[in-house]
Amino acid sequence: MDMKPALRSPTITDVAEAAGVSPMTVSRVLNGRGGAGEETRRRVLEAAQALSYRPNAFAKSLKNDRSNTVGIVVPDIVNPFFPEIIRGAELVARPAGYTLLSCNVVEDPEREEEVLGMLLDKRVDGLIICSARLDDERLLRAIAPHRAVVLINRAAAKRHAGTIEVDYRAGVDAVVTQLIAQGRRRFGFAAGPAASQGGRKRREGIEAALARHGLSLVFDLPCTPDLQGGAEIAARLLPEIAQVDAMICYNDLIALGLMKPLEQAGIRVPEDIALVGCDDIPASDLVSPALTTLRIAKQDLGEMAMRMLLDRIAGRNTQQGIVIEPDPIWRATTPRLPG
Amino acid sequence: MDMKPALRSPTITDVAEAAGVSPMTVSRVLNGRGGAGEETRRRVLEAAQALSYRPNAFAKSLKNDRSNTVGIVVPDIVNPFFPEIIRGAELVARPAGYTLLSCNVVEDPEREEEVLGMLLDKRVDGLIICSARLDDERLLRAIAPHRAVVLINRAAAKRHAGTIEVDYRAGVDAVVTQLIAQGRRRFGFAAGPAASQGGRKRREGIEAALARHGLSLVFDLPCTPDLQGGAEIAARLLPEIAQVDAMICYNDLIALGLMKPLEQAGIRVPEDIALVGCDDIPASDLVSPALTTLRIAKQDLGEMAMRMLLDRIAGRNTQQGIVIEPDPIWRATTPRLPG
DNA sequence: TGGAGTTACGTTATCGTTATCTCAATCCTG
DNA sequence: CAGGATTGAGATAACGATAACGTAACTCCA
Repeated sequence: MDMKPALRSPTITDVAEAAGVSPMTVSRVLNGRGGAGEETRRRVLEAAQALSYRPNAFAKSLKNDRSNTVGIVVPDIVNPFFPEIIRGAELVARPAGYTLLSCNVVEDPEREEEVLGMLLDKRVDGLIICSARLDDERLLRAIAPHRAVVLINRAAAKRHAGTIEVDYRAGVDAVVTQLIAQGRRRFGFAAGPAASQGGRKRREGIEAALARHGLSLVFDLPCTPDLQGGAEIAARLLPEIAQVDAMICYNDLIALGLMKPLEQAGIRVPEDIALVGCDDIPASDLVSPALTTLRIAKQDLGEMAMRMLLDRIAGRNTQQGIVIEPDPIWRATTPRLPG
Repeated sequence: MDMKPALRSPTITDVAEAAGVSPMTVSRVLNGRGGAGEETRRRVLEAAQALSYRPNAFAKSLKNDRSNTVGIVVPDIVNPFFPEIIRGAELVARPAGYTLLSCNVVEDPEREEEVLGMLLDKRVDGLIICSARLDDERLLRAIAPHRAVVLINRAAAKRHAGTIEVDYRAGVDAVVTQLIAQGRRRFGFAAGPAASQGGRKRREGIEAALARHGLSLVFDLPCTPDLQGGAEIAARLLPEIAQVDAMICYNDLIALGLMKPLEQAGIRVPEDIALVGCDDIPASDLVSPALTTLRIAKQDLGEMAMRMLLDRIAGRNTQQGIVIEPDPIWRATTPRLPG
């Protein structure tokens, strides 16, 4: 026999009437501002409970110009790298009273710009952008009107945003150096999206290591940062496969996407080609041979970014930029030296 | 020499003053309501452009009691099953003018309840709940105040919500039947979260198929629906492994988590144990042996759910419930019959 | 006992938008 | 060219919550 819920949800005025006080008093009680008598307080709380009153977030936001919402923009939510970052960010945001609005850009700069505008409309109190794909000028313009911004893996505009960067350069350098020591000489690079700053960092790392040994890249091909990108690289690489004995991939997905086509073409990993990914997504440890990669503490990264963002929202721009080091994880696609 | 952006973002009144008209006229022009002269229209648009005016979503929502935001609640965003659903939902929501607020519950009913309340505060116009973990009563109470709800894989409360279900029962039945035909007799079930309705459906499918052959389950163990859950099942299973020659897993992650421990214990897949997962996440086709699984059109699922939700928001409750069939994908963990 | 200080509320105005009403100017149409 | 229809635009009043201010009643001590 329960009634249909009223079409209109109860407002503070409804509660006030039910409790026989003014809306202002209800507001005071519910926000613990004090200045309300014990008896009144009780009546208000009872009324609010009875009506299952929930303050209207819009009205509140309109009044104080704060949404208690923060955004996070990622290139592709289906890429396993990003959900972990989102989870980390959410883990910090929620206890701090913020709702996280996560937005998917599907690797499209236009979409990124659009999303940044949408977040502005929603008046988020701040936002995190992962691996921005916009060029510097458009990115700057898009973040300028925002109250607080943290960029992950994009060290542009330090004046207007905090930054957290993974030191891919050093990580990749170390891995390539080790591979050279293991006898690899002819390196290819599956470079990922051309617009990625992280991609350029990885390239610098490779080239630095190679240069120290008088070597240079044999292949350097852009591709989408997913399994299919790896498959496409494989297709283009196969005719001239003998030119390469080690592939460094922008991320694990690309590396994993490479493995099956190589195998089907009779090219052995790691005997013919050593393979290195980046990110250490869970799948990389499940395939055979297991994939050597650079591990990034993804959830930590998300947590750090959110903490930095909340600091900036609160006006405490304590740290402008953080650099975190990736960990090389040596697995079967890059065998140890014999002996 | 550009000025610092004003602390306060421009309002419709600012635009009105710049254009020398009333705010109402600006509103009309910007919303294409007509009733504005050509010359006026031009001036307003110019002024809005010049100030890079963006209407305040709060004020708008407060006025028309619509947020143009919909929520989607998932148990765990790190589980690769869900990002694809989210992407599908977003692909439909955005062109329709809706922002998608995706919320992560981390497999915790309390959190789920909390999130549903938060979405109520934010006055979402509707929401999709994936694999709700709340019991019927609490779920019903939590969704009652919402304007429109679609449940994925949870056929409770058809009166208050649209539902989309995967017919796991039939899918699992078909797979188990085939495995029996291939000679497997002793089945174990890694059942996933006890609160999952989908888990019960899978169990029904297994038991139906087994019953037709006078068989019954040897193992039926709950576990978390992730790699670690699989590893734990493996640990508990190992002492008595000989009792089982086929494992059906709640999802691919569990199955994949099982594989390495089994291998390390010298148990061969598929020779000693056939292995079946569910969902067909990308990793399942990358491991060796590749995992047999039930494929679910995850992105389609998300798209369908969002279309259904938008229908319900618009008051068109055309279809109450949809059932979609999973596709068995036969791979190496369940070898074909010899001959 | 009277004025200052305190407590417990209520009133008013405001955030930015827009539905509704109003009004003036312009347009036909017979 | 009178009178009704149409068009362009402004004024007003909400939406729900709350900051700022106002006020009545009470406390307290000289």
